[in-house]
Amino acid sequence: MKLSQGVEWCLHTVVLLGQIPQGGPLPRHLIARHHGLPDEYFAKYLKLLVKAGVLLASTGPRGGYRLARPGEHITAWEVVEAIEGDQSFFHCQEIRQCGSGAASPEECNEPCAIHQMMQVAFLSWKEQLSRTTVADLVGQVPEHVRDRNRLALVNA
Amino acid sequence: MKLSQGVEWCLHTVVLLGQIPQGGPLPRHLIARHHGLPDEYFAKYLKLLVKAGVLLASTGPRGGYRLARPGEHITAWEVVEAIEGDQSFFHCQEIRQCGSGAASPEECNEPCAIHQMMQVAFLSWKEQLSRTTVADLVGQVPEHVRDRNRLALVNA
DNA sequence: GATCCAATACTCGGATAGCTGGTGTCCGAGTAACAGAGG
DNA sequence: CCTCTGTTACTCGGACACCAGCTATCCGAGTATTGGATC
Repeated sequence: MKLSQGVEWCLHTVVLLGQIPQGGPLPRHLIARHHGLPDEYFAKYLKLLVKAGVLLASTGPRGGYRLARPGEHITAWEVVEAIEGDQSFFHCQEIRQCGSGAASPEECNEPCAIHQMMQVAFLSWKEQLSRTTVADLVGQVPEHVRDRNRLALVNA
Repeated sequence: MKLSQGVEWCLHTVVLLGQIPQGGPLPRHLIARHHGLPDEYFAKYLKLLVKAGVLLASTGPRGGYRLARPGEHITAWEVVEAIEGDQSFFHCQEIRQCGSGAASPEECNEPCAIHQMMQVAFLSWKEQLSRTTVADLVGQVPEHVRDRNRLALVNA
């Protein structure tokens, strides 16, 4: 099991936009070039971020993508959720109600222990990502790298 | 992104074996029938559990699978790890070192903030599963269900 | 010089093929139990 | 009645097709800029 590589691309993208005054806008091809990403495929993921309300897109000259909100109010989980969806990666198929040892529906009013455990683990994972904001991630980028990125991308 | 369905099958399997005296052995077809699983495909996952040292397999008449250790000493993580592997589902591709905005290798001695965050989240998920033993899960199965399962499978 | 308009170039959005990894299936290898013959 | 042996049936293990979802790519829709013509 692995996350789509788009998750990494998009996290780096929002962190990059978080280093730009007003969070952008930056045209897609610039972001792609900056990170060495395949421009057209990269587009697929940016669309998802726009749809999820993480980014705003503007067309035409001087257009591009920018953060929909200040980085302090965008969590890493929102970015991951936009791409991977909000559901747990464990899907209980209620096999306890199948086969010769099937439990009766009355015995299954509550999720089984395995389902509950997986749910708790998933929420723990999600919680860690929800705790981290884009601003937090930007803050961990060395200052001289931030300056370099800003110079390279603003008015480029 | 989703976990293989084999994860659910195997977790239910070890919980079932945990309800059997000495943890088995139970032949594969009985387990499959009990849970309504496709016997032959199910085999694929049981092999992985044997390889990982979670189950022991014995061939011939009265053979089958049994727990390699008491349920108190088998964690849910071991079962998941046997199927999905031990690596995080986030694979950092170090895109900060790619493209026109590439950072120099000297600037990348430590994992990037995104990588670190994902790693912490993954460890949090793994930790939850490591905390839960097979015995814990067995303990959450209603007693009358345990009795029913034992009657249905022992000497069947 | 200011205003209006049309052409232009630039941007994003949706729909369409290809490939890796999970899904599903097959047959062969090995072993413990069992039954029968012999002592 | 006990022992030995050959058969038998049962079990698991590894190798081979198939399909969904991620990967990769294409073209079309819409807009701000820009340059020129007009007033």
